[in-house]
Amino acid sequence: MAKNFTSKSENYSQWYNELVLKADLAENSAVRGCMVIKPYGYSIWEKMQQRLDQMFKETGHENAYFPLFIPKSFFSKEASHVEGFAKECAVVTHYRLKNDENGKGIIVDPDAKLEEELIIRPTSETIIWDTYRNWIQSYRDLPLLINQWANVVRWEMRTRLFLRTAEFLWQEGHTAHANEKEALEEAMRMLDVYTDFAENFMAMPVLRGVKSANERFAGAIETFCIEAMMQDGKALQAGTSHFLGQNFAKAFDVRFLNKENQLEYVWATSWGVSTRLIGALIMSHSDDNGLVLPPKLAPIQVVIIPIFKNEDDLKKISERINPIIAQMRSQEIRVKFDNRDTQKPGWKFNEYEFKGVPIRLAIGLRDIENNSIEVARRDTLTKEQINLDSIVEHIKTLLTDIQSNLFNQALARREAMTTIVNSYEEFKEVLDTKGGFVVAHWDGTPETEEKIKQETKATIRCIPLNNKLEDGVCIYSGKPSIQRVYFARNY
RNA sequence: CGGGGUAUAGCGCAGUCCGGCUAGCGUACCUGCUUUGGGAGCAGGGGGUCGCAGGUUCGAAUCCUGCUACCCCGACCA
Repeated sequence: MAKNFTSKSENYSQWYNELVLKADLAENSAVRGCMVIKPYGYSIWEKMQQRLDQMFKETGHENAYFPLFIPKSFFSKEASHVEGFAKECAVVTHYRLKNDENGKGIIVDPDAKLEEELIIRPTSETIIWDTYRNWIQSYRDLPLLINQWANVVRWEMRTRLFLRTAEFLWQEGHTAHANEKEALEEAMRMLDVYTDFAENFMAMPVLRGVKSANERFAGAIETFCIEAMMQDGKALQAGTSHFLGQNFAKAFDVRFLNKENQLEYVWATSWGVSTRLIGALIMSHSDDNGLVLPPKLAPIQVVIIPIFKNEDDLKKISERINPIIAQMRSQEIRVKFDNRDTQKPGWKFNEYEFKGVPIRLAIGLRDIENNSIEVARRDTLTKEQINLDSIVEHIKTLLTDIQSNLFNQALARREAMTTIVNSYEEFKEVLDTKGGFVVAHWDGTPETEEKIKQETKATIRCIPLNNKLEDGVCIYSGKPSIQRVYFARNY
């Protein structure tokens, strides 16, 4: 049985070579911590995009696009926002190159200095809110429900493939509302969308909760999140939905006339998920044989590998399997018939296992004689012979089974990695020996959280929504506490 | 930015301490034959500014100086 996958796995480098490449644009390239997403990896992202986009539309949102460059002055308008992002921004200062007079190649033309520097967006709140000022005048313009698919750049001090790259792809929703209640409802609605997506599409169980003040988004009143547990015991923030209050409306002077003919600032939310989800997917389900994809997300759900010695064999197999493929396609099963004669069957078996294809079928002349086909599951690595006449029905059931099995396995793993503790000693010991979520009483102060972070590297991942209230004492300060919160070390 | 490590073929590495013939291995790639139900075997072949720039030397992948990039650990973070 394959071992669980962690970033320390021996196959890690093979892995990401298959899905993605680190940017290697030139020798001495200063492109740091970026990624080239290869076709197969990108097809996984496309599947995510399609499903999310559909969910956004179903909840009344529209797509739009805003500029990559943000004037520096925009950033300084919301104080805590600039503080949160200032340290990780890429800045454009010039707009032209020229040949060096000393013949040393191309240099930046010092005469082409921009009057105002441009920031490559780390997130688009500022430029979007600057635009919204012109779009919103009346309560009739609200709510404004907009999403953008884009790339953003955050010049992190340290990058990590998929989980924290310098440039990443994401969607960011930015909405404006007439009152606090509607904005809060929107933030919660999108948290629900993310939860639904993570659990029912990616088969990845998540904790839904609210962030502590220390972990809150720069400029938000409240940050809601979905938090996932990876196989190696570290938590991963998989998506966030922010209630921004009137902070950005005030900073960018976005006001509307209400029904009573009074000027009011609008209420805002923003929410996003990124290519980090590809990392989350890998680290949730995969094993040392490679990726394991949940059927709903898999670009290829079923791969059929013919076993043949010559063209004649392949022809016979194709004739028998083609109607079955057509039948599967008509039922919207994504199936690939890999009839290449350039790779051997064993090679293909490994290839598709590596790529995480949920179901693999193998068929040769022997099977045709027996009117059967070999069915192999990626999640359990088991094989069985199935009658060819009932194969399509079998596959349909199996895809559903695999989807729920992956979720249940991940849920069981998370539960096994969740520990309730009552003392700081126990807290530290669990973190060091077992990892995972550590559920403990906390006095509710940022100071205590900060101390715990410094001493143990663990932070509060979230305070679950509708958390059970329970009197207790803070494991660190001994002060009274009203509830337990989820701590973990995280990516 | 601090601490540690690495840089040699597409990928993974040996060789560096102790300088010496044409720079090697695995894998991948190309050709041929045999193979094909879990990454085939044999034979032949192509592919290298040894990270960059200087220096020492009859001679440098190897020694010296400077630089750059990457990886791991911290600070930062979706």
